[in-house]
Amino acid sequence: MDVKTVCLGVLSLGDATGYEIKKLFEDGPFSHFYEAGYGSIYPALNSLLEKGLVSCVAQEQDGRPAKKVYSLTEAGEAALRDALHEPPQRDKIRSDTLVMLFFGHLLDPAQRRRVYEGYLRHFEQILAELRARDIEGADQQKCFVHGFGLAIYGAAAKYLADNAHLFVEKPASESDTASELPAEAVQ
Amino acid sequence: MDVKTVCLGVLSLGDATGYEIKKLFEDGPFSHFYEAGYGSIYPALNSLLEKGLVSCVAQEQDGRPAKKVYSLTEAGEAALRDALHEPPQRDKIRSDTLVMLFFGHLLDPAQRRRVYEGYLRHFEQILAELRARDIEGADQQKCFVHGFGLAIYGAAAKYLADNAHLFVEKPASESDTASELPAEAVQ
DNA sequence: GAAACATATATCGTTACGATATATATCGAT
DNA sequence: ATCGATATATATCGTAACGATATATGTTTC
Repeated sequence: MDVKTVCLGVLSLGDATGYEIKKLFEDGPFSHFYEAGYGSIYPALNSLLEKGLVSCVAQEQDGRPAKKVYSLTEAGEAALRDALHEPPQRDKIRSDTLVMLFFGHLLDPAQRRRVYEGYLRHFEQILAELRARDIEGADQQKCFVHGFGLAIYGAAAKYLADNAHLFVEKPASESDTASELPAEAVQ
Repeated sequence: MDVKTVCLGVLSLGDATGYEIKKLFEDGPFSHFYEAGYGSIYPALNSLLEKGLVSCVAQEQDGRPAKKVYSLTEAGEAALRDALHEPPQRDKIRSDTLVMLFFGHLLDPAQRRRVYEGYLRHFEQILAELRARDIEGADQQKCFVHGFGLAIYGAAAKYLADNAHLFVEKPASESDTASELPAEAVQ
């Protein structure tokens, strides 16, 4: 599923400009499992326009560049439906932070702790955003996906919080020989 | 953190060929949070070789093409250390499946169920692999990362299993009006 | 004996990313 | 009152990465 297809999906929820689509990827209901920048979105919209899968109406504005409001065409909706009936590709995950922590023996303790704390804050912030999100009127599927986000990011934040002792050095306690291992993950 | 840097990281654990690095990304301790294919790895290794961050020794073999065993140079280790001391980029996650389920109202129930079941199996398989993984002798950081994988994928599998009722239609029960919402995520 | 899987490298076309350019309006702070 | 930051809005360019494919042979499995 490429950026083009996801743009079709977004437009199936209502007309939008490239700028608005970007904001949806930042704040909207996709933000925790799909992202794309302008460098992907604008070329995608142009390509979809060429293929007749979306239409575009320019709205003049004073001062700012004209808004280009894109709408899904019938062909576009058909293409979206087709794409959604193909077997999904596997999730792609790329975590710089986990790579860094994995090679933590090459880091000095201060940097290790900084990375750890940033990661925890990151998840806590996402969780706060998800919890604040309004899902009134969303259908079952959208609630399901929202709940999935809560479950995953909640688990991540919990695991990190439970293992803080691995990164925050204690103030020189007496018996410190026992090698400390991560708290258990999931029952 | 680009593929080049992660290749340096892998080589810091021991010499390896491009093929072996690919296998590590598939099965190894990174597999659940970083992946790369040949199309990324071989160019990365060539680039690292040009920069003198890795060295390469070709081992002739009968039948197969010569093995090219790469090793980290001193400059490479320094470069790795430097890279690990830069602030990590945010995690990148791209889930086709969640996009599909989000637009579930455009799917017929059979496809929706197929996608759901495939996703659950996917997580259960990853979990099984993680649990089977040998972490004897791994340091604290590596155990931490392993535990993180268990926590996340465990939470995902649990959430999916808990919400099976949203995708597996019941055999025409009597009172079916109450709109079923996802089971709670995390306390 | 054929099909499938494993070993091993490599490239090519397409996608996507990240940074940057361009303009203006608005909002908050000193 | 102005200065910097944030928001609105589009667009492109160089680089990085992906996915598929090519090549060639050995080793299992049916």
